[in-house]
Formats: sequence, C-alpha cells, structure tokens
Amino acid sequence: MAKKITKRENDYSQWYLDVVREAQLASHSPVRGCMVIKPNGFALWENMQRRLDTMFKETGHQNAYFPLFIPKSFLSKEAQHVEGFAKECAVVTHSRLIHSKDGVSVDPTSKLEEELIVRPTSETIIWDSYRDWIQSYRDLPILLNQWANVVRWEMRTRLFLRTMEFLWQEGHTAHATEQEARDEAHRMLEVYRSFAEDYMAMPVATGIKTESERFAGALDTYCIEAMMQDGKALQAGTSHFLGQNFAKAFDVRFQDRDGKEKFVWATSWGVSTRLIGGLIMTHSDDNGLVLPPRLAPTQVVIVPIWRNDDEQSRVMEYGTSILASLDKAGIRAKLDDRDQYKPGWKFAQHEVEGTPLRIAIGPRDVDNNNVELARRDTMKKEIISRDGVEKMIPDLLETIQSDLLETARERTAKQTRQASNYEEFKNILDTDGGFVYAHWDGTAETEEQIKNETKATIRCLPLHPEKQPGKCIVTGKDSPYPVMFARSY
RNA sequence: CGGGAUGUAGCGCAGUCCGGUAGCGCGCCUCGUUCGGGACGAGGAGGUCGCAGGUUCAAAUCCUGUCAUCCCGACCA
Repeated sequence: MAKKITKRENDYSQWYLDVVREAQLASHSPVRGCMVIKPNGFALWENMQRRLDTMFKETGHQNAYFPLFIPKSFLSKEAQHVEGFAKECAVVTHSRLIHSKDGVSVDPTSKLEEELIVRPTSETIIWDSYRDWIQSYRDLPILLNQWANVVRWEMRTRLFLRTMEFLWQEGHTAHATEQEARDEAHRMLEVYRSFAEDYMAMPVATGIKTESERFAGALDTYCIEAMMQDGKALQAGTSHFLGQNFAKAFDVRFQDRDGKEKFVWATSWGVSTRLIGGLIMTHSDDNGLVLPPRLAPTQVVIVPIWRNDDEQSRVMEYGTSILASLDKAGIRAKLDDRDQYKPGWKFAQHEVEGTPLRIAIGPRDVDNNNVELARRDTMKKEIISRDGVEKMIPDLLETIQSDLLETARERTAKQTRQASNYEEFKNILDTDGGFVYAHWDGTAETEEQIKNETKATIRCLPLHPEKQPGKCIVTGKDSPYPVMFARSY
C-alpha cells in the first residue's frame, strides 16, 4: 500500500511533494514557480472558497473585481508598500508580438507609455477607485472582497506553499473611524480562525506581527499561525489595520457629521491557496492525503465488489440505493463503479486521495444487509447494518471532523514549549522545532539577531497579553510577557 | 540570487567513469482468465536521453551554456 509515497520521517519535503502528486492535487507547470491545480485540488479550493465566501457575506461584505494590471505610478504612492513589493513584481512593458525566425518576438514598437505591474496585491488600484466612491460619511463603510490571482516573483517556490502566481481573496474595507477599522481587522481575523479550526480542522494561534514581519504599508498585521507536523510554522492568513496610509497616499477623504474633512481608515485581509498546503501538512500521513469531511470534495466513496454479472447487478443495485440514501442525507457521496479497476486498487486510490469514509459492499454484504465502513483518518474498519447508514454516516463524518481537530490540537500542544534561556531555546529548535515561547526585549535588533542565529522568527505577539514579566533570553533586559517563536515556511 | 545534488517513456530508475545509435519495473492498449486490500498470462504501443550549441566518422555518454526540480543560505503569504 501507498508504495509511491516517501515516509515523513525519511524526507518531509519529498513526502509533501509525493502527497500532492499522488492525490492529484497539482503539478508543476512549464512556467517556473507556477503550478497547475488539477481537478482534485481545485475541487478542494472551491469548497474552501464557498465556505469563506459565505462567511464574508455573513459579515456584511460584497464581492467585486479590480484589474490584474496596475499602473506603475500607483504602486509608488505609498512608500512602505512599494518597498515591500518592489523586488517581486512582474512588469508588462510591451503589447505586441511579431513573427520572427524562431516563431515570435516582442515588437519593439509596441512599448507601453506607462508600464503595467501585474498585481502583487490590490490596495493601490482599489484605493484609487475608493477616492471616487467616497465623499461623505454616508458612503462608509465600504466592505469589499475580491477573489483573484496575484503574482509575486519568488526566488524559491513550493507547490501551494509559495508559488509565483497564486489564488486568493483580498478584502479591502474603508471606514469613518479608527475604531471601526480596528474592529473590522479583528473581526476578519476571527473569521479566519474559525474557518481554519471549524472547517480545516487546523488549530491556529492568533496574534499580532512585530514591525519587521508586518505587511508593507500596514500599522498592524494580525495573523493566524498553524504548526505543521515537521515542527515548522505556517502563516495561514493575515488581516491588516492599514490606518490612513492608503487614504493619504490616494487622497481619499470624506466629510464627517461634524462637517470636517477627514481621511478614511482602512483594512485589508487575505488567505490564499497556501491554505491547501497547510491542510496537507496538518492531517496527512504516510498513506497520503487526509481531508476533513467538511471540505472533502467527496466525503464518502462506495466501492462495489463482484465476481460475475449476477453479483455485479445485485451489488450495483444495493450500492445505488445506498448512494441515494446518502444523497438524501446531504452527503457528498460517489459510487465508484469503474469496471477497469479492482476493489483493492480503488481502496488504495481513495486512500491516497484522502476521502474521509469508504463503504465497501460485496455479495456477502448484500445478503446480510451490511456494509463495511472504513475511516481514512484512523484506518479502522467496521461492519454496520445498511439500515443505519443514512443516520450514522453524517454523525460519523462530524466525529471524524472533530477527531482531526483534536488530534491536531494535541500535536500542536506537544509542539508548543517554553524556553527560559537562549541555550534551551536553540536546543528545542534544533531537536523538535515547534512553537517556542520566550522572553524578548521588544527590539528589532534582538529579533534580527535571533533570526540570524537560529532561523526562528517571532510568529506573533499575543493579542491580549497577560503580565508575565521576565528577562529577554538574549539581552537579559526586561520583558513584559513571552512571545511565540518558530522556524517557518 | 549564491553553494550542493538531480534531470533518460505517464511515474520510479539503470545505462554516463571507458562514445558505437537505449533498457528495466509500474502504468497504458488488445484478448482471455480474474475481482472482499494496488490480480495473472499472452501479445502490443510509447523516448529528438531537460533544452541549445560544440568536439567527433559516431554523443544519453565528452565540453560549454541554459532551463527546471530537490536540499542548504538570502527574500517572502
């Protein structure tokens, strides 16, 4: 079984690539650093998208769409923002090809007056529009989201975790008051936290980024951080309080109730296809992908078993009725009736693709009015009565969902440690990795030193710090509370 | 972008040192037997050896360049 997948303990990176390939989620494309998302992977993304989209709508947001191309001049309007993205932008300089000896080449006469940047994120082009949309406090708040692709010219890429082009959603909101904008940034962080935990079954730490880790152009960046099986952290989502930086850069003002003209307050927030990488590295095992039922494209697969035509028709009739029951119960179920594959092959295939539940039915089961039920997460099998299927399966799927979260929580808890001095800190990172809480003196210099010496960064500071004074593990200076470090993806 | 490794059929690999016109396993196609954990037999298809130059009578093999992937650094969601 699962002979094509490298064991995690042997080579975690290779295991990850093997799972992505064998579960047919994505493959490398002819374009460096870009990926082809295959139907299995995209179906998973669609389920994530659908749920997130609902959550955005429930919190009062609407979808819109802004252009892929951003005039170069827009990007230079917010100084911090430019600095953050300048090194990783794709630039469109020409608009035409001409025939040449080797096929086609760029027509030098088609050079653009103003070059266009392929969006690395859309703050600038959106705030340019907001200037026209906002005159009065009555026009606020604006609560928009867009589903889009963005491009960041990365040096080193990994499928889903870091690709040059990726799919994401970016929320961009405009508010009359600072408090309202801060509340929005927190509200969306909470949406991300509950999506990660309740749907992905991926426990996350929430917190606030240090100055050096925060989004270019933001005053505060809030994040959800997840711990992967190999002890490395993954930034899974961010929500930014942008203050009035973009309003000032794009001159977006409104007249308030008091008659005065004021700059608008802003937030932005996003999660990307990187979440799929997090999902894989949270639950999957040496047999392949493990998917949480709430997001799995197929929640239950029915594998029929037969030896001859007579058995085939009996088993298929039985399977079809079970499929109908599951459909009625609102379960995403599939009857795998492909005749060219044997049952054993199908078992292995659905296993590697992460289908949460498998029902196997053969002539014996038809005679006894039974089904064989197998859980992907625990690999345990049991025989149950067919009559209980439509009642039991939905409950079992929810059990799997909560078991996955619980297992991941326990693992993350084991991977979360305290370090009281620098030696211990380094030792934990070099042996087990994971989240390490330690005292820090609050300076960027110390943060930088720790990063250079240990490769660990401050993943986040607590949102609601409790006083727990101590001494910085590097400088010995006073620290009000420990902060969370980890090596990260 | 720097250091190391790798690139040969859809996937995994051998062949490269010592140049002589490409092979193995899985998968794929046909037929038959099979079918409760990746079936078996027989027959068959599939590769400009990552790409581009060069050396040579002759290049998967030697030389140069380039691209991609993996690992390690710098950068990042």
